[in-house]
This record gives sequence, C-alpha cells and structure tokens, in this order.
Amino acid sequence: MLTRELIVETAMQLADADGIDKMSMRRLATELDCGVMSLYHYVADKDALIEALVDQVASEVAPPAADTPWREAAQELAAATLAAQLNHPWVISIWSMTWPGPHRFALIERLLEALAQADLPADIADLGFHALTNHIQGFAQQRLAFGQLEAQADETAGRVAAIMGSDEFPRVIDHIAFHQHDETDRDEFRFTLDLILDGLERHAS
Amino acid sequence: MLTRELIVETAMQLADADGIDKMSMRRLATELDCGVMSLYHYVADKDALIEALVDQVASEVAPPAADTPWREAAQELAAATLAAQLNHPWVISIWSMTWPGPHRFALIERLLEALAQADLPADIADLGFHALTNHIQGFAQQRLAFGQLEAQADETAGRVAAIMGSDEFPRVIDHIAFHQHDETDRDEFRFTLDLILDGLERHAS
DNA sequence: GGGACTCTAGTACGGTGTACGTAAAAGGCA
DNA sequence: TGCCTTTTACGTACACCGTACTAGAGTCCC
Repeated sequence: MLTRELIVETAMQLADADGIDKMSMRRLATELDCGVMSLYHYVADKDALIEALVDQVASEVAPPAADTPWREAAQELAAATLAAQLNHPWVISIWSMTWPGPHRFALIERLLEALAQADLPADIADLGFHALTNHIQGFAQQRLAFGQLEAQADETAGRVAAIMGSDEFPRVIDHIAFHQHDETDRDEFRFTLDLILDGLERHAS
Repeated sequence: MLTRELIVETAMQLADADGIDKMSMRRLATELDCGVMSLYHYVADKDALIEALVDQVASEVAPPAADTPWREAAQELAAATLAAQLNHPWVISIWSMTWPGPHRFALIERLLEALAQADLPADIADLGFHALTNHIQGFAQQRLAFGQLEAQADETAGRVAAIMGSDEFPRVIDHIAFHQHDETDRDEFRFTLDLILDGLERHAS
C-alpha cells in the first residue's frame, strides 16, 4: 500500500544514499515497485516532495527545553540544526531556498523566542536572528564544499598541488596548512557563533 | 569564429537572463548558431564552463588598494563580493561549491592579507576568514531566497497569509512584520559584518 | 445496477549532458 | 605542389529527467 509517508521515507533514503540529484521520480517508483505516475497521487510535484523532505530533516532537530537560558538555547538550536543538516548533506544547498514547513517554523519560532528573552532591542533581535541563521547556513555550506572535495580526492589533490606549487598566493598556502592538520571543526563553528552571541549581548538594553 | 571567451560570455548572458538552470548546452549552441558538440572543443564539460563563469563573476570584484587599513579592506571586499553575487544571482548557490579560479583565489588572498595586518593570533585570523566568508555566503543566500519569494509573489502571498492567520507562531509573525516595512538590507549586512570584525579585534594580540 | 470517488499506471512530449564517429578546413613541411 | 597532422565543427544516438494526459480498475454509497 502506497502512502505519502512511505514515499517521503523512501525518497529520504535515496537522497541520503546518493544525493538529491539522484532522487528522481523514476528511481523512487522503481524502489517502491510502483508506476511513476502513482506517486503523483500523493505528491503534487517533485518540488512538493522535496519540501516535505526538508521539513522531515527539520523535524530531527530537538528544540531546547523551554526554561533553557537564551544563550544556551541559541547554541543548542544552532548546533542541532547544523548536525541535522550534516546528517543529510543534500539538504544544505536547498534548506534556505525552500519555504519552511511546520517543523522548521517551530525551530524559527524557538530561536526568536530565545532572542526575545535576551533583553535586546527589537530590531537587534531581528538582526541577530539572521546573523545566527546565516552563520549556520554559511558554515554548513562550507563543510559541504569540503566534503565534496574530499569525496573527489584525486581531482582535489591535483588542484591543491597546483596552488601549493605556485607562488602566487602565499597566504592561501598557509591557510590550506591550517586546514590540513587540525580537528577544529566543532570549535570553528562555536567560535563564530560566540562572536555573534557576544556581539548581541553587548547590544542588550 | 567560436572561441572560449565568446562561449563564456554568451553563457553568462543566458545565466543572467534566465538562471543557471536554463543555461543548457543546447540553448547555448542555438544562441551561438553552432552545433552543440562544437562547444566541447573549447570546454571540457558543462561543469568546466560553469567554473569559468563563476570566476568571471569573481573578476568583477575590484580588490581594495594595498594600503587600505585592514578593517576597511575587509569591509570593502565583503561588500564588493556580495554586490557581484547579487549581480549574478545564479552564482550564489554554487559559489562555495566550485573550486576557485584565479580571480577568486586573488580575492581570498587579499582577504587573508587584510586579516594578517590585523595583528591577530594566526589561528584567530584563519577562523575569522571563515567567519567572514560564511557570513557573505549565508547573507547572499538569504537575499536570494527572498528574491525568489518575491518573484513568485502569488504563491508567497498565500503562504504568508497562512502563517499570519494561524496563531501557532506569534514571534514569526512579528518577524515578518520586521521584514515588510523596512529598507535595512545594506545595514543588515553591515550589522553582522561589524559584529564579526568587532569580535575579531577583541582577539587582537 | 449505476454513479462517484480513489488509486494505479502506460504512453508520450519535450527537455537534459555527452560519448562516439565523421568530415572538412588549415597549417606545416617535403 | 603534394602529403600529413592538427584543429575545428557537428549529426546522431543513448540514457536519463519531470510530468500532462488518459484510461482502467477497485470500492463505496444510494
């Protein structure tokens, strides 16, 4: 028996396994052992299916408890959102481009609530909201890009070697070294996150 | 006479006009009045062409003069990079996913140079570099998403109305109001940028 | 029985990137 | 001049894609 839930679930598996590009309606139908057009009885079109997928990812983020201090709540939300996105890397490049579903709206609401508890001027809170979400988005995208590079190790090795061999961009070379010998991923995320939160706190009224 | 430059230039026009999705090799060939496969003599594949396009956008960013104080240099680079991306909105979603070409490497080098002049500990400078580029990327993506929403005004109006009408997400409703009546775009970019730069300065040795 | 509604699909259209093979023209050199 | 290699051009074909249109079953209610 075909259901919308089953379709979304199977589509998620396909996307997680091979990326959103390879999640085609045809492959999905094959996987579900049904005709392609049968899917369209449960899903308006592919975009609607993808919206459902994105909100499914959002549903994996557990919002912080209601009595969590605002700064911790923001940190938890940011970390959990990042984790969910990295768990489904295909979502990163479309997350901010899709209209939020109910679960994502709940996350947005929760973050706005945390900021409301921070005693910031209203406009600073709104600006801070975007500062935080943009940071999550930008960082996730950067991590995704790095992941892609590692996935195509052969091609990347040659390109890195080309840069290291030239003397045009010495500071880039130094920066690459910074990336090659450290495990500061999580700290890097927290570093900028704290930079923003510190800055916001300084605007508290 | 077909040349790589002409191909890139025409592809840029198509992408600017209708988005990167509509820039297909077939449309490009039609536009250039040549056979599709002729293009492949000048371009390895579509990905290579897109890489060239992205670097072309990067080339539109004028790097700040060498004697510019580091903070102004960073601000100029950020603003100019954002402007170039918003000038070619299709580039935003692929910018960070494509390996940098020479022009983009020059921008990276210039930003690293600015940070090197800020008397920061080396690791803070590297972290700051990503904080800045992630901010640019995240903000551009957010602007792109808003642009798409405005482009599909009909659909968006209904969805916004649905949120405004429900009482599930009161703070989201307030936040939407914040977006609807202001012209703080540029200020919003600067706000977070300064948040980051202030934070970095506080780490100066 | 007859009608309405739900669910499942097959076929077909117009699109995509590009592998493969072919062919004409241009350039180099005897 | 004649010959050969390289450059430039491109037609065809393959394997995909999303989905509009159409139709055929099964189920329920009157």
